Amino acid sequence: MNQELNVWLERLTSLYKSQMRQAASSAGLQMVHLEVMQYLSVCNGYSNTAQALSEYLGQTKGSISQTLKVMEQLGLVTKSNCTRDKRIVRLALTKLARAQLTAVAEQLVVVDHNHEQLTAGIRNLLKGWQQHHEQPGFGLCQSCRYHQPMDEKQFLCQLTKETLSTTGQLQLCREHEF
Amino acid sequence: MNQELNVWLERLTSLYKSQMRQAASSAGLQMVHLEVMQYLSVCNGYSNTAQALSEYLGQTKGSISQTLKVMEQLGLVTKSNCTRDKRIVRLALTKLARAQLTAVAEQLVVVDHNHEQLTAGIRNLLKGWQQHHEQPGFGLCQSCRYHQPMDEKQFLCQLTKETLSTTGQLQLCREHEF
DNA sequence: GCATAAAGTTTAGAAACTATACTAATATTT
DNA sequence: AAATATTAGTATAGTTTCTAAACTTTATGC
Repeated sequence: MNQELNVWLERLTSLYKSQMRQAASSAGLQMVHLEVMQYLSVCNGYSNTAQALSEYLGQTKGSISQTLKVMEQLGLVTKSNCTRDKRIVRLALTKLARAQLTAVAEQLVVVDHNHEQLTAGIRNLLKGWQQHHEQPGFGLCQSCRYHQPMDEKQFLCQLTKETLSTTGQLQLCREHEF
Repeated sequence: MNQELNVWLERLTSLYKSQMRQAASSAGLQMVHLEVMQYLSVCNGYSNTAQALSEYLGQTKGSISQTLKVMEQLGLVTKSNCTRDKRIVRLALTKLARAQLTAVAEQLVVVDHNHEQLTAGIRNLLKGWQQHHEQPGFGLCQSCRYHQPMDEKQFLCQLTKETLSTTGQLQLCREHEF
């Protein structure tokens, strides 16, 4: 990897982590709780599970399971059994969690006048990265190989054969493939 | 902050963290050890201390102190007392640590054909971020307000009033200010 | 000189992470 | 149709890290 890029990536992640840690502690939360909440706030209906969280955060299932147990007790997350597949437990954020999250997001404000270029750059970096490491999904429907447009309001997911609303396009999907 | 940018930043940091965790465990190390090593490999002579590490990683001094104690026992880090200021303990990586680090870096290879633009974008983002949060330094001499060029091989640091070699310009400085 | 700040260490307790073993439901193979 | 393998999730024990608070030592400011 380009060496300077590596340094800045390192600094970016450190700073992000550091800010998150601060935000978490000022809200009386743990880092992981914030990470889980942030993920659940941007993932789609296929991806709101403990297993997906485990893959996204790179931690073991057991660890995630424990974290979720605590978060449920804190009133941040609710669990509900999936009727189609009885192994699966679907996760959802409570109102409290969403409120906490927006409070934290306000602390993370960054002034940057060149959003679009940077966003495109990072998206591209991630694409190469995930392909190189054969990492599972976590992208947006728009860029997915299974995405088939229908009209302005709907599109077809060729993987699940389901018709989805375009409003869900801005959510991360676990099954995403470039 | 731009919402999509936020999502990608989140994903980028998660993926980076996840990869680091994997790399660390495959080398028989802890995450923190890797983070410390990576920092020490890119920081300059003003910034190789426990305090700087604490600020960079956003952890308490005590935690860093403990981590360094372990790393010294593992033969990854050496400590030496600073003669000018007897409170300060200067840190250095051992050959072993550098070898481990390059082994890990090889695992982190990313294919990206647009380095320069992305690098510039991230640098800019960090600039805005650090200024907004009044975070301490951690930038390169080139972009520092205290940087005063002399000739091709040397420059003056107006903060410390020292003449420095340009070869150190690619190292992170704790005192950096835009 | 005296108070204050800065760099580090130490300790105790809380929290998270890993590894392993386990249950239950679904897919796949034979 | 039955056996096997895979996937989702939980539970437990042990290790490690992290924080917070109290403390030393050295340097700086008034």
